[in-house]
Amino acid sequence: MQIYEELQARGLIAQVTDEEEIRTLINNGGARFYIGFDPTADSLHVGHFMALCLMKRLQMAGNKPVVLVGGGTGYIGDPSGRSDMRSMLTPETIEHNCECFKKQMERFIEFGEDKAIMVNNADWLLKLNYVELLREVGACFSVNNMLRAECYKQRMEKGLSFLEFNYMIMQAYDFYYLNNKYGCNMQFGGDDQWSNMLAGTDLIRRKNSKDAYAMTITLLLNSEGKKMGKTAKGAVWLDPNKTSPFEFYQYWRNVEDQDVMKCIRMLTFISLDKIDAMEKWDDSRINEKKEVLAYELTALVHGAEEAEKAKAVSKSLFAGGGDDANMPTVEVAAADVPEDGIGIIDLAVLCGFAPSKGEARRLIQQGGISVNDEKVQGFDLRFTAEALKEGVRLRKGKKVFKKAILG
RNA sequence: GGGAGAUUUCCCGAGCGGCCAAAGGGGGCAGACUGUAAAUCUGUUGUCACUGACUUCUGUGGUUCGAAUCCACAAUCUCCCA
Repeated sequence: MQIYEELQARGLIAQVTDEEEIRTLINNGGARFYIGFDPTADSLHVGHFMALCLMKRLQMAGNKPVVLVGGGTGYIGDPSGRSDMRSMLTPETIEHNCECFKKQMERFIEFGEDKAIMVNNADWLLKLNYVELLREVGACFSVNNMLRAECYKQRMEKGLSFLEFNYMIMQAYDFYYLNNKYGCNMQFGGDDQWSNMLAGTDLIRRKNSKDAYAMTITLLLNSEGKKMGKTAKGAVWLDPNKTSPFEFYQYWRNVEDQDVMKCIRMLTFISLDKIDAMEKWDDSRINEKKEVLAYELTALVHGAEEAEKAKAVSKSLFAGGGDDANMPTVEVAAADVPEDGIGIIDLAVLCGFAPSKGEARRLIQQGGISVNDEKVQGFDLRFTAEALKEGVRLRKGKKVFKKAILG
């Protein structure tokens, strides 16, 4: 099976500009493609991860990736699919975020001569001269068409600033620039980027009278149609300091039944044959599937060792009982523990179970906190420094564990 | 350039000068039931020294015994006319 067919079978392809052309191009390793990442945060998240995996798959099929970090477009902010304006990032933040992105990506993609290259659009976008740009590129865009673009629809009601309106032009210019400089003939991106990407192929057609192609990746949605990779607290990050391998593992371990196979198909590198076999598994093995998903992804992002750990910890925690060696821990400073011991409320806050004491109190009232597998009944439970030396196993609700230990 | 209106707790959204820490919904968190799933039901959702006190309703001043509610100015946004 060739790469295009595989991508299709995995359900990764959402839209393409020209199916036949693209199929031949990437199946023969003839694509020099780029994917852009805007540095809106200091870590990549699951959405980026999908794009990186796609890059990797295409790279393995002999195509050449160009990673574009949006150091320039980050100054503008993509309005696509957003109901309100992005907050403006300072140049320092943008730069910092770009650096973080680079480091993380190096784990997934091989960079170097004749392999993948990384570019930053700040290098050319920030130097642009306004009037020149208007003459050179602006003439090629029809405002009428732009206004019709789906990605602006939402914003037509609520207001769209001229700054953001220009995002599309910047992205189109990127593609045009890369086409000239590196012979980049294809762009990939999330499905919400479709209009922006088309603007790029259009521009290349007009300026260079060449064909360029665009393909979008299906957005990872759960059965309710919401974007996956988000929790109430925010995104699921790839940076272990922002989302620990254990939390990462747990996120995937907890996906809804209906979404497991879709995630395995789209996100892992497990062969399609195996996936098809898994699909036939009995329903009673649903939890086994989830474990596979969680393990595979954690291994991809954090390495096999971390994945093993996360798996072991989860197993022991949920199967009940003993092994807490790898449980996420919180160090309690000796200074925080008074003579007669630290109270359970303070300890709960310290563990991050609750942001305030009031909430910790409420949790305990409602029976949401356990210590060493026993439900906490009152507020007067205290732990002395002595007791904390051993480590105390705390649990909030069903699946949030922390071991508190004197640090 | 001129005019009208909006700004409420995580989000949407109600809110009479005192009975407003502020209705209702969504979301979150917890409990029950389960499979670390979904659905359902229940409780809860500003902070703290928690039967009480304290700080909130874009910001700053003012009127008043008392202001989320009235006034002035500022900021931001929306809409209408040019």
